Amino acid sequence: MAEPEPTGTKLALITAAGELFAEHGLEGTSVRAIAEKAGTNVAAINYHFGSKENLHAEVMRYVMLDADLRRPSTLLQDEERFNTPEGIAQVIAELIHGRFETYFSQDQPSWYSRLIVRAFLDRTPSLNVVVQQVFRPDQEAVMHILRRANPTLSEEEACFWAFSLNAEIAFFEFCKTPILLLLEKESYDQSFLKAAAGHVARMITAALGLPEPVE
Amino acid sequence: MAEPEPTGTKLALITAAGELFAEHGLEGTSVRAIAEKAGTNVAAINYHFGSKENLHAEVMRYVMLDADLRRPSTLLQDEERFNTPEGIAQVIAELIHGRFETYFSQDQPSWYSRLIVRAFLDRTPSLNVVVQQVFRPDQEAVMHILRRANPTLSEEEACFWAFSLNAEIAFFEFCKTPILLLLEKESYDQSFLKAAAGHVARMITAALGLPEPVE
DNA sequence: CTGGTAGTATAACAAACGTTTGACTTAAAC
DNA sequence: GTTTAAGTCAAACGTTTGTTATACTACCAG
Repeated sequence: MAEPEPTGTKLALITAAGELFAEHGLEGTSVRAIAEKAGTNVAAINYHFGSKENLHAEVMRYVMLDADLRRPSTLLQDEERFNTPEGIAQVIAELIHGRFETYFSQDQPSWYSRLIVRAFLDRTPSLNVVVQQVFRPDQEAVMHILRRANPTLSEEEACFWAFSLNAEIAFFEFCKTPILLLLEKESYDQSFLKAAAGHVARMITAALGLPEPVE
Repeated sequence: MAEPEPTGTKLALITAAGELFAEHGLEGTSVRAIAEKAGTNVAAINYHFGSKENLHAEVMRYVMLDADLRRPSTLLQDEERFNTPEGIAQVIAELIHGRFETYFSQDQPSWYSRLIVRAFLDRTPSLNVVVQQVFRPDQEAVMHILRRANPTLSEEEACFWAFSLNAEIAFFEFCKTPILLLLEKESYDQSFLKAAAGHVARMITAALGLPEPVE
């Protein structure tokens, strides 16, 4: 507990394993492939982590901590913007554009989200920790913004609205492969992401009855 | 080609393998586990399908055909409903409620969608066929409805709107595990699904500037 | 009865798997 | 200089993997 940031061989193993786990899953990745990618020996995995499964848990922990650090949480601080519909629309638009940039930026390793989707599918036991410590605070923050946008929303309605907002961003991550196949693209380019974020921001604000946010 | 519906041992192997592939992935499932669940022996897999990978491809084909049969496509037929905003709102609401019922109904085996999400993640080669033959017609049908709702939409905008609509339903499927953990539920119950579909229908129609659909 | 085909079952195959052992290197401690 | 600890490495461990060779059963045709 309270361990320092992993370095050296440990870090090399975590990042190498992370990329392979994200691409091929836990069972689809062999310890020999991990060791080769990390530039070490197979025995190093069991020496540093005890087992392949422990390494996987450590990778999940590492990704969650790192992704959490990148998450901007300064949106709730300037309270005066929440007083006008235009201000709230702007806050929501910035939230959406920010998430698109966070999730699809080049500096966030692209295998992070792929690994998390696999955790959804495989029902990784450590997923509950992630939900309670990362998703729940996020959900409540978004719900708070949405209830400022429309104070008549019930608790349940606000929850569904927060789901809807997250759904619009998650879709482009989870369905990346079929979307690219459908659009006959190689990858998301910058102009496509900007257009997508703009559409989502306009749609959500329109649905909430807010004025259209300026770009 | 043009093979009959699989029966007997073949069908038993396909459904047994389907459930296991959906739950644990291709690499996470052993041929012995499949044979045991199907009530046969290991050799039957290679006898009937040639290899484990061929069986996996056959499972994908089977699921796609079966899921396609269940997909209702009669929404576009009653053209007169498209003439009023109320009519279009109603069509969209029925589309959304219909999808919730299709995806989360008891009679569609719950492992179907899980298998498809895995295909997204693993970039299964056969995915392109699915996209072109199932997703593209669906996308175009939804785009057609949306452009009737708002004729000023450009091609690109209509595409984004169709994404948004699908995103709202896909979210509840793809993020089922974290959603249930967040809400501290065991499974989606009927009243929750009805509430979710109602929210999505109201949100989409509101965003499109249509009148609120009646339940 | 005989021959042939389709399907099932057992047992074995080589290859790959996660893990462990024991020797070797390195470097700080005494 | 010796000791101690941490880390790396090649080789081997016992299992499990997907696949297959072989024998066996059932059924229809001649």
